[in-house]
Amino acid sequence: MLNQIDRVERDLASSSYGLLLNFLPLAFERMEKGHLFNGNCLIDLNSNPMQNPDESLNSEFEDNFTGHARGFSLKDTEELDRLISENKKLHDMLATLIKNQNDWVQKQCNSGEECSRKRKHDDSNFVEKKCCNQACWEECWSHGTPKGIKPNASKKVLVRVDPSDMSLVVKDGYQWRKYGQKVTRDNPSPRAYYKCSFAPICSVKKKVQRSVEDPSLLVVTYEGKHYHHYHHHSSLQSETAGVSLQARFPVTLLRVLI
DNA sequence: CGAGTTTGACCTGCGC
DNA sequence: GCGCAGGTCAAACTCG
Repeated sequence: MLNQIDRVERDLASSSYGLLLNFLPLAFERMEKGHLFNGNCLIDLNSNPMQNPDESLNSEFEDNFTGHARGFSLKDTEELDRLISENKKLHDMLATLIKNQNDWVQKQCNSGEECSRKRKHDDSNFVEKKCCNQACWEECWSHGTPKGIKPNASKKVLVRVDPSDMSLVVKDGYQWRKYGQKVTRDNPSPRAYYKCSFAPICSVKKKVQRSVEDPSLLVVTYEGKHYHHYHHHSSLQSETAGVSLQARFPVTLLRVLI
């Protein structure tokens, strides 16, 4: 399944028209809402604000596309037709992808596979969580913290960035103040330490470090939970277990390990 | 001038 | 107690 997602992502990336990327979040928001939670989930941070999140995927998709098309002055109408066709094709791929995933999730649930939580490595605060369906997800994380797990548990997020971009900045919707940077033993890339700008009222911290295995990935570890809203207005706002994501990335997909 | 970043010093926990 | 590594502090610096 992740291979399929990667393929769609690759196809989108290879598209010469960045505006097409605006539609992927519509599908990924569905995933975030539970359609695709089975351990790893993908969240896109590229999108524009969700206007009508309750509408069907199809209508959202088309409305957004035509909306962008109106503001996008293409002289060549054939090119626009080609874009629409390409867009439709990608939409169909995503629809199939979501359907397959739902089928798979249903199959896993029917087979009696338990939703699971487990600790990872020796870090007692780090939590890797798996939910088999949307109901489980919402039940477990309804208050921003999974039941039975410490409120200050860490949430680890992988952010895909341009490998040539050496900055350790992750725009996740909140405003952060960097208070330190350190080179750790197991990673030649420095680790940056951030506090929420609302500190000391909000004690959320995050650490950002480039992945050793894949330099195009930033490993972001959030600690604590925000007790306030975003610092920036509007935009797609998704609260995932205290890890808040806002759709303002250039071209980035996230894998959230919760 | 204020807010944010940099960076060396300092603190703390842990293993030996 | 000592050394190491991760985390934090805070003065200096940068930038808009």
